[in-house]
Amino acid sequence: MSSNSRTPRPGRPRSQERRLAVLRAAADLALEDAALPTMDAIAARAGVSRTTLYKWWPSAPAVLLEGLLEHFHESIEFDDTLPVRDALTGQVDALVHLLRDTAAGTLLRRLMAASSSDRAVAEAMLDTWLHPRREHALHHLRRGLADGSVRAGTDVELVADALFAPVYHRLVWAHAPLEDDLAARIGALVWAGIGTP
Amino acid sequence: MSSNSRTPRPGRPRSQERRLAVLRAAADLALEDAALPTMDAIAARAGVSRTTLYKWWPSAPAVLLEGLLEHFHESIEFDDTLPVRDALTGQVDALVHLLRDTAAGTLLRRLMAASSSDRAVAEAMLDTWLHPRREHALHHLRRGLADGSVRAGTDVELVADALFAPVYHRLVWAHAPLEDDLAARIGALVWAGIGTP
Amino acid sequence: MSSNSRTPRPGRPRSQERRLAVLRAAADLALEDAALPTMDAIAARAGVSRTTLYKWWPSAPAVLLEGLLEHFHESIEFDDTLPVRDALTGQVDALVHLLRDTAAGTLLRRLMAASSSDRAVAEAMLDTWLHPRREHALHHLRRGLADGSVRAGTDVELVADALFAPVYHRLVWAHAPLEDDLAARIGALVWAGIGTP
Amino acid sequence: MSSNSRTPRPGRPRSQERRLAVLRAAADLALEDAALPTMDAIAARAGVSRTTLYKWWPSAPAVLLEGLLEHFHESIEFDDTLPVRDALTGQVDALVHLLRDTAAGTLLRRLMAASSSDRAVAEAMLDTWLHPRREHALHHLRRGLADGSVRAGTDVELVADALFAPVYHRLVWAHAPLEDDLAARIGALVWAGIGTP
DNA sequence: GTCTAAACGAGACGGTACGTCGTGTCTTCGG
DNA sequence: CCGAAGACACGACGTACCGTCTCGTTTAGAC
Repeated sequence: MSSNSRTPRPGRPRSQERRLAVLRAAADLALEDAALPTMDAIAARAGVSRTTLYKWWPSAPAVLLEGLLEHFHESIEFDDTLPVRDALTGQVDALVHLLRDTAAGTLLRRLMAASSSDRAVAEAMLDTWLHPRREHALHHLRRGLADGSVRAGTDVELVADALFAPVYHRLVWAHAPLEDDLAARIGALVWAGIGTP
Repeated sequence: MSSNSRTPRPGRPRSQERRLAVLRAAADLALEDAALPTMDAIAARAGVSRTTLYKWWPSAPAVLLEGLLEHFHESIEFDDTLPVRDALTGQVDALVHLLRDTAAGTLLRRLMAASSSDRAVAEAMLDTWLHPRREHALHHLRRGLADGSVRAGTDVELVADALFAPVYHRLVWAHAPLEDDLAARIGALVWAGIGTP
Repeated sequence: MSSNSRTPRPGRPRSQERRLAVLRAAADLALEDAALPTMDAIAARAGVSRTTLYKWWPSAPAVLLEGLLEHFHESIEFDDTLPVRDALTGQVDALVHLLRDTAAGTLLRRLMAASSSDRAVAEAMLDTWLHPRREHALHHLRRGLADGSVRAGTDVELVADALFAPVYHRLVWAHAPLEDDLAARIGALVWAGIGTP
Repeated sequence: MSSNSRTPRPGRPRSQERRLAVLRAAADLALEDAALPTMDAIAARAGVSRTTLYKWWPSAPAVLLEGLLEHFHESIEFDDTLPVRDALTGQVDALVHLLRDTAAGTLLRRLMAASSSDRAVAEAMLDTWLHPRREHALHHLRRGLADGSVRAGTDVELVADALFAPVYHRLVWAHAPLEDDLAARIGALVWAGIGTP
């Protein structure tokens, strides 16, 4: 373990300023315009050559995804002291506010669009965004099964979707707003179905 | 009988053959390739000039959306003789199979992507796709409130989302398949929350 | 000869108002913009349908040419009482002022351009514009040969060109202005070469 | 000798092969068809993308003009040993044959047409075509004034036009052919007006 | 201090699709 | 038969991004 973990390679090292400038430019552009930013636009905004962009990222959505993660890396903490229902509701509530009150909602919607025609982006989004959150919910649901607060035989996979899907649904279709109490109402509905009396 | 419904307007009438050829071409292309067709491609496939396309539709997604409706116009019937739960579950089940077993799923996903950067498409999709289905569900939920099969005070707006959202969620993220019994499981979960004993 | 010379044909007769509106519209447009008017624009300006335009004229330059003749039909009078030199110089002078002081110059230049790719226009321009004026000059030159004011053996064809060509040359190339005394100077130069002492 | 004339600029250098292929394609197309080539056609013939064309030239006539100069760059030599009249007549004669016997005549006529609606082309043609030839003629005329072979007080500007204008006149109107002896006859006519006895 | 290899900038280039304009033709109805 | 209204195919336009390529320049660390 004594070895320097950062293997120094010969040649000029990658510039961190430029990397961050690119990520910030991509995010900014995605918010300003009503469309995915283009590689050209990102390069121009970041003051970086297109060559450099293509060197490090395969596509504009890929840049944007990394930008999203860079800025919204809310760490997911497993707090097992909370009652299961509160832990789950809190998680949904955090998502509602993140999507509604920050830029994450817009960025995420654009990325979901891009993922429909770019398999690499789709998988990256599953790995870095959806799966971690889903695993978190599944963890608490299984905890509930263990401690008896969740009815035995509950279909946890489906419940995980039932908790989050309405939020993404409203983000994508925009047929109804993301209300303040949305998480609480979802929690009440689902808990009525799976909670023990 | 003076009620000649066809008001003859001056000028050469629009060719219905061409219109249908365009809609069919758009749908066909969308299925073959795994991407939204371009205006160029639609025109070439339909044997129609690009000018004509732009005369009648503002964008490629707009053509595709109309083509989709033309080919998948499964009429929504309000069958009030069924028990509320069965009516709702049946509706969800129809959606699951439509999205999974026909091309509608792929097309819909692409159109949802396009709607994220094209307000007109977004509104057209709400009007022609989501709202009719949602209204259908709301109708049955209100019927359940009336006949006592749905618990008084139930948040029907939220329940409508809770029924459909998991299906679209899996369509968009593809983190889990649209199983055969998905509708039944969603129905069971939701009904446990809102059904009267 | 007693018969009515205007043969009345069956059907609705051609509207003279529309014809003149078209010619006027073509000429006006040619002056306003710095380009040949299009069929579309002429039709719109004249309040006439494109169908009607194509019925009576084969192309936009053809309309414009007729419009030009309609508005600038300065009648060419053969005044044989004037000395030959004065008659010729006067003719050139009239051309200089017509091209410089009226819209005819601009229109003519545009039509000459069109004639380079439209044989019909080219021939119409020769017949209605250049040949009449050239014949006029040749008439006076032959008169000069007869009355002895023009040197015997003079190449009248060439002289006719030498008189007019410099004027058109400056119109087309615009490398030098059409001065007030241009006709007089051309006359002096040519007369020094062909006049009898 | 530090005079390294080739200043290496950053970025990929412009491909000379492509540039020449474009110029050659433009000229070839103009000769084959009896019309100005389009950007599309030039690009296709030259095996070059339209983007590249638009990068270097603003319009099709601009390409053609450059192509014309590339292929017909008959160098103008100032031979002051010849008598002034012979020098001028020889210049006109060269023009007559160039316009009549090579493709230059057709091309030039088309370009003159284009120049009537494209200021940039008009100026380029003046700079690269007319002015050099006119200056050449003026040079000899002034030499004639100096050596006494041209009458004192001669209007050299007008004479320069009088020499060339008839040639362009016949090229443009095509009312009479460019005969073999045309230059000689123009020379005789003009010289009768300006020569010293 | 040089050497070296990667990062980086600048810009040319071939593509694909875009949305528009003008042309000329055709189709249908009304005066 | 004249004329209006409008659909339609075609060809060209000029632009926007794309992804790739060829250059030359910069820069940190290794020797």
